[in-house]
Amino acid sequence: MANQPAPAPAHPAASSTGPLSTGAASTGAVTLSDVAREAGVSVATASRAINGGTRRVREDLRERVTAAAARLNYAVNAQAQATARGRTNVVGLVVHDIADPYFASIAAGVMRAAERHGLLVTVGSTDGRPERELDYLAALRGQRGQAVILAGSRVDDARILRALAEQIAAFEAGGGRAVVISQQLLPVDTVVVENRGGARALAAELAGRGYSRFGVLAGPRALVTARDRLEGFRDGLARAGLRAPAVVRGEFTRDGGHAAMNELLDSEFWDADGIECVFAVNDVMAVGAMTACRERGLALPDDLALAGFDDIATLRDVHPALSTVRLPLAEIGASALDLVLTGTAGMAPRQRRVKGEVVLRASTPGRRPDGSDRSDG
Amino acid sequence: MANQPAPAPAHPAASSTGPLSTGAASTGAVTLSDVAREAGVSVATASRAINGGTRRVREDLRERVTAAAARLNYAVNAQAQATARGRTNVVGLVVHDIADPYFASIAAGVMRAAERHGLLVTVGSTDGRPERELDYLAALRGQRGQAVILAGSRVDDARILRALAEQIAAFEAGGGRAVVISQQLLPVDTVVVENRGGARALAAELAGRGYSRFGVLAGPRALVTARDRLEGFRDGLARAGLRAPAVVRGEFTRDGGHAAMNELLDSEFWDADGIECVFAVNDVMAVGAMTACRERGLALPDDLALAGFDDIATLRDVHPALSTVRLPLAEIGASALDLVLTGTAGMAPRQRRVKGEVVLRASTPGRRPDGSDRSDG
DNA sequence: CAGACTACGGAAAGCGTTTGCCGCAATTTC
DNA sequence: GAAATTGCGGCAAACGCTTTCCGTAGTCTG
Repeated sequence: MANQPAPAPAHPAASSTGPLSTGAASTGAVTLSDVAREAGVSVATASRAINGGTRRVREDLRERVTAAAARLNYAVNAQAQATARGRTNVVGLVVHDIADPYFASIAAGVMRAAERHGLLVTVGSTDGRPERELDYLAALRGQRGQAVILAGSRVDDARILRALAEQIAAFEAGGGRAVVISQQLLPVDTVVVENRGGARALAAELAGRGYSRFGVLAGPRALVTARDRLEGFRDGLARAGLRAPAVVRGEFTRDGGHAAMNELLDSEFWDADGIECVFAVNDVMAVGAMTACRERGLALPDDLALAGFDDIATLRDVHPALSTVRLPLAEIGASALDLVLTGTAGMAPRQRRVKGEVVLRASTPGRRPDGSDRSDG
Repeated sequence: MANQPAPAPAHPAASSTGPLSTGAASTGAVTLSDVAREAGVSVATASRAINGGTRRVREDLRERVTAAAARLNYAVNAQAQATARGRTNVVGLVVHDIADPYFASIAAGVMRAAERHGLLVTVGSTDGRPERELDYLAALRGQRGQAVILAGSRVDDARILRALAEQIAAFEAGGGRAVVISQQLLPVDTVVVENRGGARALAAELAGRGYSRFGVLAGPRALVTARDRLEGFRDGLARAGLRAPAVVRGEFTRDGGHAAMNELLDSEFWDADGIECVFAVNDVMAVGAMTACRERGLALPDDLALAGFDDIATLRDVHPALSTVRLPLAEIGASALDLVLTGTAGMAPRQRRVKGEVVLRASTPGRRPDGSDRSDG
């Protein structure tokens, strides 16, 4: 199989022994020139044969090369490829917490779409801290990722938004694209979730089921998603001619919901207002709240009705079945990636709107004054 | 600030105008030589000033460089850095399904540890298909990742294991390290989960609570984790002098548990054996089974006791509280990363054993013949 | 005060690819 | 049958960085 004599050292600058001796064969990794040598062709031909891209290679040579590559178990060095090409096959995904079912489902959707495109997904968990979001963005900028998906809700803080916009601009200057999931607060492609509309519709439906006194377990003031849902819900109640809800705030997490529910139960509202139904601004808070109720001996839905938002996978197995606003989470993730990949540098920011669908379940049974049906409609 | 004359084209081969014109300033990305020029130093000095690593740079120059870098908003090109250095700051994580709370928690642990080490995590979801595991491994090999963590349970299939061993060997030949979470079936670092022992202990505890007729919702035959748990449980029952359990198989997922529970309820065992307690080999199956029971009007734990395995986060909010074998999932993830990072090429495979802790809750109340306490002990 | 160090900036090779251009041979065209 | 065209292999520059080696200036030792 010695197809070719060893190529003479024709490199003009390599006539003398180079001053470097960075252990030429130190890492056992097989390189493209190993493959080329094995196949008896130049690296250029080997590259073209394997990559296919730019130009055709005669069939027999192509086969020789692929055979050699297989024999040596060659894997292209993606880093070197990236330096040469100036772009990678990596996309970044930044979430608040990958262990939160909301983000886990979005991530699953992103990954499924990424797989279709032959992309690798690098995930960062920020724990909701905006400065870590910036760090990840910088790191992904270093990676020269094709795209980055910011999946966490934005925080309404001008300073942070400005810093974020700067980082994103830098990222895009480097040839990447960014997409944000949640709300359009930055001049980039955005998958806009209709939080306000969803919450408003939920309020309307709950009002339709006969509830009139509401509590809300709201999230942090600064979190735009949480705020939009609260405001939408308030608006829906107002339109139905109902009194404003009692609002208690907590973290945007399971524990936050648990704590907020306890706080509500301990508050003056609880005694004074005769709250019949509680809306937790997301599902993880809602399930935390359910447990809080249970711990306090409050039976759902008889003593209190409860609704959430998102329709996370967990809900399939909680009892009573929780009313919520369904968001197609995996689809949102996939959609975000598709959106960002179809964009080209310099293109004007686009939007993709996602509507939530109100799903009433057993946790908010009908409550007609005539005392009829209490079961899930 | 024109500190330095434009460097003469001293490159031996670059005497004539290069034939390439790959848009030198096409991508707006700032490079190190931009920074060097801005700071009026050589790229070597700029590199040393920013990276810090190899050698010291005089303080005033260092400051000039970092200031220039900040001014230009420079982000190092990690790809180029990787090609030059021969290693990256990326680790790979391969899971079955990132939306499964078990894997999500492990991933969270891995990410937390990765953050501490300044590493980026690339996640792949295989949907349990071993061939996709191989694909990801190949892709990560191309990325020249420092390490790869295989978090899914192994499948007991010699052909697949051999292929996996080959890929891992290639990965390690390229300078990376691999670690497997679950069982030691491959000659690599492994975080071994004591599935058998945990299930055995669970069986003993349940026997101690007075149950004598058991069913098991087992996973796929080939999945080693599922098999070990089944065998451990069987063993535990045998040691307690109890009859072997009725076994129904299902997928290792929530839906698999749901389906398997239905199958059990429809089977001859159910009518003939008088099953008092069911063990689902993992928690997601168990919660699926809970819902199946509820749908069929079976009350837990009065009509049937149920236990799972893993102690996923979801369990905090299911009712009745599910007995299980607790695994420190996030810790396992972090531990896997630490293990693989402390390894050096060529080092003999090491093991880290993780024990499960039996946690009995309300889903398996005491069942003494004397009819006493039924509540959680 | 000469000689030996030490400190540190800069030049340039090299990392493993991709890809523009050159040139050779085979084919087509008139 | 000469000229033009096409197909395709190979050379070598380039990607943006790291790191070795070299050389100069400053510092220390005897």
